[in-house]
Amino acid sequence: MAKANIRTRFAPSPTGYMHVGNLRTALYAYLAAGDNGTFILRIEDTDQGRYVPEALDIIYETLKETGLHWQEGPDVGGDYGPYIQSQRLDIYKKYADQLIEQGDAYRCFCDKERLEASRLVQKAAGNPASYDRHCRSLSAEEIEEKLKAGLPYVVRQRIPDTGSTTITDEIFGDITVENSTLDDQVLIKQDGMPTYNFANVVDDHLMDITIVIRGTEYLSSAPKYNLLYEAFGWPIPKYLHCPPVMKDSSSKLSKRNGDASYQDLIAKGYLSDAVLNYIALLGWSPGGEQEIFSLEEMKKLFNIHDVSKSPSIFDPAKLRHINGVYIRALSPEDFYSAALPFVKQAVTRQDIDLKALCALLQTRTEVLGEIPEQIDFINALPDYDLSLFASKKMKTSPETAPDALRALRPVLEAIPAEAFTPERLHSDLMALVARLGVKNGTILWPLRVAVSGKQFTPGGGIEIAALLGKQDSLARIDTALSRLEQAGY
RNA sequence: GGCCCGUUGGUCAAGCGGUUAAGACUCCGGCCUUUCACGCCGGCAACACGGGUUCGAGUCCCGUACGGGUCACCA
Repeated sequence: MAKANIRTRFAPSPTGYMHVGNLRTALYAYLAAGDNGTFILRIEDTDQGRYVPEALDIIYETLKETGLHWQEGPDVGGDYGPYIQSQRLDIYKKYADQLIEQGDAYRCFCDKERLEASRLVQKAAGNPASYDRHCRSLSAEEIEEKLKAGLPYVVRQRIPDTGSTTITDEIFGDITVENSTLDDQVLIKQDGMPTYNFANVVDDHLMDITIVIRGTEYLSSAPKYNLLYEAFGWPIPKYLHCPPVMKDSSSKLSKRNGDASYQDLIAKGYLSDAVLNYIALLGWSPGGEQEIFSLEEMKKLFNIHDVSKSPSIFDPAKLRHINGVYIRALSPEDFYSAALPFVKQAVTRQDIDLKALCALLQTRTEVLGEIPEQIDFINALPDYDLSLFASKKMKTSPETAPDALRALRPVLEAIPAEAFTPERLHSDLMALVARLGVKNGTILWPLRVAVSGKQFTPGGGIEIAALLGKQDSLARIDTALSRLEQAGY
């Protein structure tokens, strides 16, 4: 197969939770590897300051929950390890030394103050604030001297003074930049850690990555990476730079926004598969009219050239809809177990048939977190407004409601508690409706309001009465009756 | 500001020189119906602008506008 020796990687840095932009990048890398390729997890923990230990677990958990299984990684091993950058320091050192020896990199002893001062000068002159290459021309003696004096230093890449560099991106095509616009970027930091800019090149090469998939924030650095690959004489991998997921037209999905995090979405009652499906579509389309895809289907259909070039805005409404589609597609049993924790937040009574309740809820739920507010009337009858008895369409009003309730009460009363089922209620109440020669709604609307005290409910009066049971239903009807009477109706 | 990139309805998007410019979400009607929801039917709504190239341009080229990315010893 064409995808046989594809190797892709997801290379997060453990600095916080996974927002959906990150997850989408992981998903694309996973999909790009296909069935026969290899998807690798590599941890980029070279920034000591921003390292958050718990973030590692979040990465593992999220990828596991979403089914983005990796074949090589810190925990599962592989032939290209270690897969944690902080464990590869000697490797980076070796290659940095090689670059210095070749003259493609050099030691820079400039301190923060010098750097800042020089940046100000550059800026004042209207130039980009790049390194002024002060240490590029240090003589061997000067270097030796500073080294001997124990001065701290960083290693910088020596960018060619002239010429231009062209990178090829799978979706953006060829991009050429003048070398003169490139910065002599730091490769090895003062603390001995490599920068991302260096480590990603070394690791991607050593790990035989064939397609580098990452965000467009790296697009403008890519020429410098190419120069590095060339300096080493390494083949340049394919690049796929994904445009960002936006919160609105001008700002990226921010980490401050709770909705942006995968875990938050799950906590709110979004289904993992639905989230994955939705974010896949944010910047990728296989072209047809289908938009509900399983991971397996996506894997078969995914083509890196179908990834879009422009940023896309995260639309919570569309996510809701897709989540609703997934919820409705669940088997009743699966919906029951998914919904149960949310149902129990609102229903603590022990006498409610939760299976029946869930059956009512399934087509009425787009996000599981919205279940409690739908069924808050079950535990206790709300203090509702009597105007709820008015419905123009149902031809009922607070005036007509008492008669309806008085008529239906004996019908319910006559049903044995153990036979208080929706079927029995339906047939007996319909018989009443027929006897009275009124519209269904004339009887059923008042019933629904009386037993629920809500304007909208999952299920009608019959279903809710059956759910609450005979005793509670009659009690709620009596409550309605006495309240209506007291109000003078 | 320099460099790079992008621009089809409010949103996600199909389109790859000739189409009545798909589809989905949202919104609005209608049907179904014991409320709501589901389901079904229908509707509103787009090629940023200006020049070229071409018999013909959403599709190709140039410019403008707008938007994004980047310019760290962060990734």
